[in-house]
Order: sequence, then C-alpha cells, then structure tokens
Amino acid sequence: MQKRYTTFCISFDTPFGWLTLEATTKGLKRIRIGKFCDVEIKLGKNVGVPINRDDYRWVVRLLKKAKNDILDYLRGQVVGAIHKLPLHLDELTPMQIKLLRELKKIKYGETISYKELAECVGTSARACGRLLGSNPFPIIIPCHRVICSDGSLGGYSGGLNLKRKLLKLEHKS
DNA sequence: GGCACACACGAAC
DNA sequence: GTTCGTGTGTGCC
Repeated sequence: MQKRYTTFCISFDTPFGWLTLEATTKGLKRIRIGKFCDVEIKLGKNVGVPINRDDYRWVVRLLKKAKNDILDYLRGQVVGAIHKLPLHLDELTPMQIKLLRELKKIKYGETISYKELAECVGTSARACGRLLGSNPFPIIIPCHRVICSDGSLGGYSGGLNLKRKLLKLEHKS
C-alpha cells in the first residue's frame, strides 16, 4: 500500500502563462499549466500522513522557492536552480524515474531526439513519447528539449506553443 | 492478473 | 505519405 501525503498548491502568473505547483512534505509533486488555485498557498485534501508545523513551513518555503526559481528561469536569469528542487517521485514508475534522470542531464540550450533518449534509457522512442506525455514536472524536467529526429518539435503536454517558446528562450540566452 | 488500447516516434517502403 | 514495429501506462473485466 502506497503512502499518501497531504498536498499543498500554489498558482502564479509567469511570462508564459499561469502555472500551478503541487508539493508534499517529500518535495514537488506536480506542475500544471494553468491556474488551479485561487489563494496564495492552498491546502489540498489531507489524505494521509499528518503533518506538523515544521513540515508545513518546509512545504510553504519549498513552494515559494520553486515559484521564484521557475520565474528566474522563465525570465532567462538563473537557469540551474530549478533542477535542484526536491521532487516527490514515489508515485512514478521505475521507467519514468529513469527517464527523468536522463532528461535532467540535458544541458540548458541543448536538445536531444526521442531516439537518442530512448537509447540512453534502453527503450524505444515510442515508449519515450508515451512516458514524456505523462511527465508531471514540465519545465523543471526539461522534456521540451526532446524533439523528433527529423528536427520537428514532436509534442508537449503543456502545448506545442509553450514548447516552442521555451526552446526559443534557451537558444537566445 | 490479463487483455486491449492509446500514444509527444522511427524506419522502411 | 503510409504502414508497421515498438515499449509503456491505463482502464476495464
């Protein structure tokens, strides 16, 4: 039986549109494109492990730091900080975790094809596409740096327009 | 569990 | 441009 954790969320406006971050006491759990939270820090359903005041403070600090780091990244200022944020990976499959680790290795401004990525993790390009489509950490895990081997963009869970903008941001700086 | 199905692909024709 | 093989996750039974 998998442990369940209380989640907190925060929504904020960025140059690329609204983002919503979800976090637990183990780290960031999900990034969603859009506004799903209407107060500064929202407590989600308290579904599992009770949390104390210190845990609460830690999650709130994490959400605020993640927000600032993402904003810095999207403004093209500090680009490395978002990759150091703690992530809550308990609900991901081993294959997803392996793929996310490979993705983290892609440097800022570089791109890789689905095929190359597939070779790194020992699977097929089709499977990579399937896994990337369910990447819960767009932007932090740079799945926008994965493109088709013919140079076309492929797809993106946050929309191709966002993928194009993120690549443009990285290439001009 | 087992199965069918859906996919952000690639390669061969 | 069409077709097929591919690996994985998900939902249904």
